[in-house]
Amino acid sequence: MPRVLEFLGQHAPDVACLQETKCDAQQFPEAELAQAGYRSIHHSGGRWAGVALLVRDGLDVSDPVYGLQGEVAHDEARWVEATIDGVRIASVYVPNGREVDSPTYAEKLTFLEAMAQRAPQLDVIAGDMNVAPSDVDVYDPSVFEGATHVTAAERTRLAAVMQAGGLVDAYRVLHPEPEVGYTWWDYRQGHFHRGMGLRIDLVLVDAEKIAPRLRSVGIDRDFRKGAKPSDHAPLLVAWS
DNA sequence: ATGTCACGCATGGCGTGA
Repeated sequence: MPRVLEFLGQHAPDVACLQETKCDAQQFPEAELAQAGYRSIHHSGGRWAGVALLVRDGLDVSDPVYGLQGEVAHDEARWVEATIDGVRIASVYVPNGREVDSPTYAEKLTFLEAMAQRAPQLDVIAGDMNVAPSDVDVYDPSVFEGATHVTAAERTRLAAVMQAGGLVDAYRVLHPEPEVGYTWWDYRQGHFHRGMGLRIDLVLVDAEKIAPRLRSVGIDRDFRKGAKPSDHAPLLVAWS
């Protein structure tokens, strides 16, 4: 929470899409966030996962939906969406998948397929996709041979989400390959300070409604530093 | 080097899920 409040104070976003809130519904710090000027729309699943939309006071919020039609486990709390000032936006935490022969990998592919079914209803899908779209988004592809996050099956399904929804990868609109924009670094082995990251957190935006209005897309690496950082850094997206 | 992190459990370390 100290880092979240620091983030809200520093960047004053209209909307913050959170993943891995890791608390049950009763524990979600609605009051503390309200004190900071943000309304919470959250789907909380207890010890793991959990997603939320934090909306700055004064913006209109309607039609929240908790969970994703077709996902394997609603209780895992990996998807929440709402309409905010006319923009339909989802915060998502795609299952990690662990290993390609594990049940959670199959669950991950199913989740991505369910996202593609839902994508046409969304203007923005933001969150931890747990998929690196391209080898440029991986510090060393040879390390990930045979691993999750980079398989053709995952990348094909992520591309299908964008195709189905008419969405584009906001970071890549303003920062084409081969520019590197990692959003996650393992806590171990000093990966962050050695530049060993992945770009697995994406903001997908409607190609016609939003992409032409993009003003800036960037990653605030400072939030991966300091006291008790997340292992992810926030991706900041602004449009006019 | 699986070298980090946080948490629940019934501790004083181990399993879990990143």
